[in-house]
Amino acid sequence: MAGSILVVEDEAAIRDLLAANLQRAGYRVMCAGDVPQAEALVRESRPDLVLLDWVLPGVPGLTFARRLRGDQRTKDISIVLLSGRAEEQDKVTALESGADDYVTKPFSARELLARIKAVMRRRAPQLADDVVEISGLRIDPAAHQVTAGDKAIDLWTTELRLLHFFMTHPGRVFSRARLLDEVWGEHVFVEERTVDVHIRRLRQALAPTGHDKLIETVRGTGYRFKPDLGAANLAA
Amino acid sequence: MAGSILVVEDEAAIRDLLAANLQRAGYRVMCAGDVPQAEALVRESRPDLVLLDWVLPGVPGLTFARRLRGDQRTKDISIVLLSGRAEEQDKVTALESGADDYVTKPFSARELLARIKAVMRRRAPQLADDVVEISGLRIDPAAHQVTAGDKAIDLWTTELRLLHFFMTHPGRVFSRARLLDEVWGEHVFVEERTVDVHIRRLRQALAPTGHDKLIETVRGTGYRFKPDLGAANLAA
DNA sequence: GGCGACATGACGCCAATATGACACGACTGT
DNA sequence: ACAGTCGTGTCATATTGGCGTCATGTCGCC
Repeated sequence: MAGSILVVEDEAAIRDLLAANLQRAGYRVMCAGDVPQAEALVRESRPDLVLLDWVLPGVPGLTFARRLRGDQRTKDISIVLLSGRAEEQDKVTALESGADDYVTKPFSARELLARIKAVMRRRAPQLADDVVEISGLRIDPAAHQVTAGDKAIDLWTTELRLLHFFMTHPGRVFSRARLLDEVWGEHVFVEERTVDVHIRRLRQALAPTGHDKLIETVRGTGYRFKPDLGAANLAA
Repeated sequence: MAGSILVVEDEAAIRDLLAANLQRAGYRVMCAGDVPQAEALVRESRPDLVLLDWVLPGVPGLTFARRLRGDQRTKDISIVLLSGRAEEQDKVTALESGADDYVTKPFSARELLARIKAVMRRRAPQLADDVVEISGLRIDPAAHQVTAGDKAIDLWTTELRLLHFFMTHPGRVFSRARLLDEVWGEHVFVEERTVDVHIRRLRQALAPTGHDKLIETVRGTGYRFKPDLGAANLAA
């Protein structure tokens, strides 16, 4: 979920330390001690980001970085360089050779994590932020905003995600279990009845404009969002 | 505050002249003599605009322009092409390859500055020096001044930039991370919680006139600046 | 009419946010 | 150079509000 990271570092002690920290932060971590090993892992499992030591036995980190950038199949992998040298020139060289960021030793675990997180966020494609509108109900995920007709509607994040899921899958019936997977996430443990409560809160928020009618209860199965049937007489 | 510009020009004399002019106009200026150098600087410090000579040693300016447009991370950078040729065909090619504007030598400093300002305003509203006013709150970036109603408000630079960013992107929710990228810069390392503190300081400064209400916190997501509700009505 | 499923209202926990205080570095003026 | 000030980032603590749960009320179906 959080992404996978390949750590390329020849000193086993540092490598393990980095791996432990990254794992604790929720990343899937792979390790390599030199460039050939790293290249094998890159081909094999396509990490999202490579954390690369400047100094490596044999092929230097920079060369590896350029090679990653040069290959069509790997050019989208983020690269963060680690270096013991603090000289500014190195930083420029690093960024020039295609690294996304550059961290100078010594660094705190927190700093490293923050930079990695930032790099990953920048690379991540925009997640379906498109505005959806059905029967006069408009949801703008980017702005975190819902409007019914001209009226703005306040929603908490859970209700907003629920509504968004419904509006992007109109007409279909979803079980509570399925909704929990889709809206809450796959690994969370929540009572199924909780869905009821959020459906109610969502309906309450939509009630002033009558849009609560769009959420239908399908007894014995779950809930459904009414597809657009012509938005004629909702204001009444 | 006015924005940063990367000048890519091989002739040192012209480069220095341009840099001097732009600096005097209040921009932060970086210089590069060729494309590799330029690419390094782009990655490192993400200029808002690239002023690009058509003719460069090695890789031509147009190729660089296309490359900038192709990369997800740099496609939002504005590009202004400089050319000695006056032919109309060139202009078309330039604009087709993704340039935002095209200036033919010889040009006056005033013309160049005007075009740059226009381009920046189009692509990145928060970088222009234009006065923004929302719900009685006025910010004048050029004068570094904020007024609420007719009352002047003192702000430190960080809070002012934060407010300016908000006011040029009203209605949208921004995560702390995104705000750090936009207001602080991409490669700075600051705690995310620091954003809270600056939000608080900003709110404190705006509180006397009640304008602190315009900054909404969206729990679990970030902050949002309330858009001007002038057009919205309650016809339901 | 009885049973099972859904709706509703109230409540408490705890993570996320707000706040206050402090530390540090960059300027400024002497 | 030096002390003092100002702006800024960080930490510790207080506070809040969203969300999950439960108990109870209501409805629909056989």
